Amino acid sequence: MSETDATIVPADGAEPPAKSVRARLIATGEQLFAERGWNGVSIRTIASAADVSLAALNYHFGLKENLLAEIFAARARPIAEERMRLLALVEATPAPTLEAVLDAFLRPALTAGTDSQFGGRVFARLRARLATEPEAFSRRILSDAFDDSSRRCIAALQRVLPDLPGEELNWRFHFLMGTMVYTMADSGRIQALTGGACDPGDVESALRHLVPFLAAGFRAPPAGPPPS
Amino acid sequence: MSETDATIVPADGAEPPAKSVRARLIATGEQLFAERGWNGVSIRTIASAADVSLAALNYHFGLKENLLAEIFAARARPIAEERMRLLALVEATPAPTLEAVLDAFLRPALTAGTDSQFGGRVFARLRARLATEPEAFSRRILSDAFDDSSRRCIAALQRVLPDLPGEELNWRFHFLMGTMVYTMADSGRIQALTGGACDPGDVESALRHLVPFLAAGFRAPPAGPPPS
DNA sequence: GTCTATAGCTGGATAGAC
DNA sequence: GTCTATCCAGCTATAGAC
Repeated sequence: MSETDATIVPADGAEPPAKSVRARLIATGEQLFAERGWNGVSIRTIASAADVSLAALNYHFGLKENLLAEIFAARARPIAEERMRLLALVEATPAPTLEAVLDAFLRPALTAGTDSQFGGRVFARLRARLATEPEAFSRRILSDAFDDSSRRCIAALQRVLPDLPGEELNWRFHFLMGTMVYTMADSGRIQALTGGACDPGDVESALRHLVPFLAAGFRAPPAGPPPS
Repeated sequence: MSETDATIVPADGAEPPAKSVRARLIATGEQLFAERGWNGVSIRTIASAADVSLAALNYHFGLKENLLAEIFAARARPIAEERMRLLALVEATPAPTLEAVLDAFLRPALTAGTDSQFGGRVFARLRARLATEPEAFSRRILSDAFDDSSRRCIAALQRVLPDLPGEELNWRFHFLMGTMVYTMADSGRIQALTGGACDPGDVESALRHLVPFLAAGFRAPPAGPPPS
């Protein structure tokens, strides 16, 4: 799998890196799946955009599902690891703040891809799309990639908010994921409504507004009981 | 178009209502588009599930796009109208509260379909899926349906939060849409993470937790300036 | 309005040469 | 590992009889 790595530095000389076939297919597939969704793009299209024959794609990945799974895992693993690392850092602090926990959870997800050679936010869009697809396949991919770091974050939140009932905390974590996913989806709705004044694609700006908003929500008094 | 109406009361007798072909196609299409997405379901599948010939479907709707557009508009119009009605009611009040405005915006969207003969939340899922698709067609459908009522809500929010800067308000409205859309998507993530303790499909429960959470977020002090 | 039949493509996946 | 060639199922949309 090591030749999948797209970040290999050429040994010497000015020759272009000549990305491997696998790396080209992964980069192109990520782009196209993000733009058009699982069913919106064919492996033929991906192969031809990556300048690879259809048969070669099938040789490397077999089923279409495998291609998506490998694309997803390649990006998701570093995100989940960075999350774990940041959460551990925050919790090693003498007095961890709610804001720091939220930032540690959100930042790796929102900035993923930004510093890569690809367009940035491409993976974020792909992830947002999968998050709203109810099919078992999409759910398993997301679950495998992010359940551990999500549980870790819920535990950290409970620690900085010891008085918040667990059920309330779960709902609020659900709302947190909603703001994160919708920001990653970059659906264009808010730009359209505000004439472009507010751009969820601007990650630093999004985090600067998102963290205080969520922190206030998490600190709100718990909801009352059902009217019954 | 009047025979599209699925709520016609039979004139007399115990005969089953015998829904029109159009009504059957709209109901079935809504269900299948919501479950599988725009590209995940063919008009053949819809026609056969509705017990209608493929040619009949094409006679009534022509392009596949028209079918989705009619399905969407049929549900979206009442939602947008109810929103407008509730917002007007709230604003006619001597001292409108932030909570009341949020409830007026969210309730029609989240409860749509709940009282219908279909599974409820079917339309909500469809809407959530379209909201994360970047294609122009999906965006136009959503924009046509909901831009007016969204703008109306932003104005109402500005009125109950006169000191909040406009840019901050726009970001927070974006976050509000995120929590709404993700709740409508009912992705199963939070159920999986909490062992089913928290269910976004339970609309009353969702609203009871969502409104205080968002209200606290909207009332937070505005975010600081960029670090620059 | 509804049907059967079909045109004309595109889809995922494979065979077999090199 | 990569290619050309191919299978065949499925797709949207239309034609034309009734």
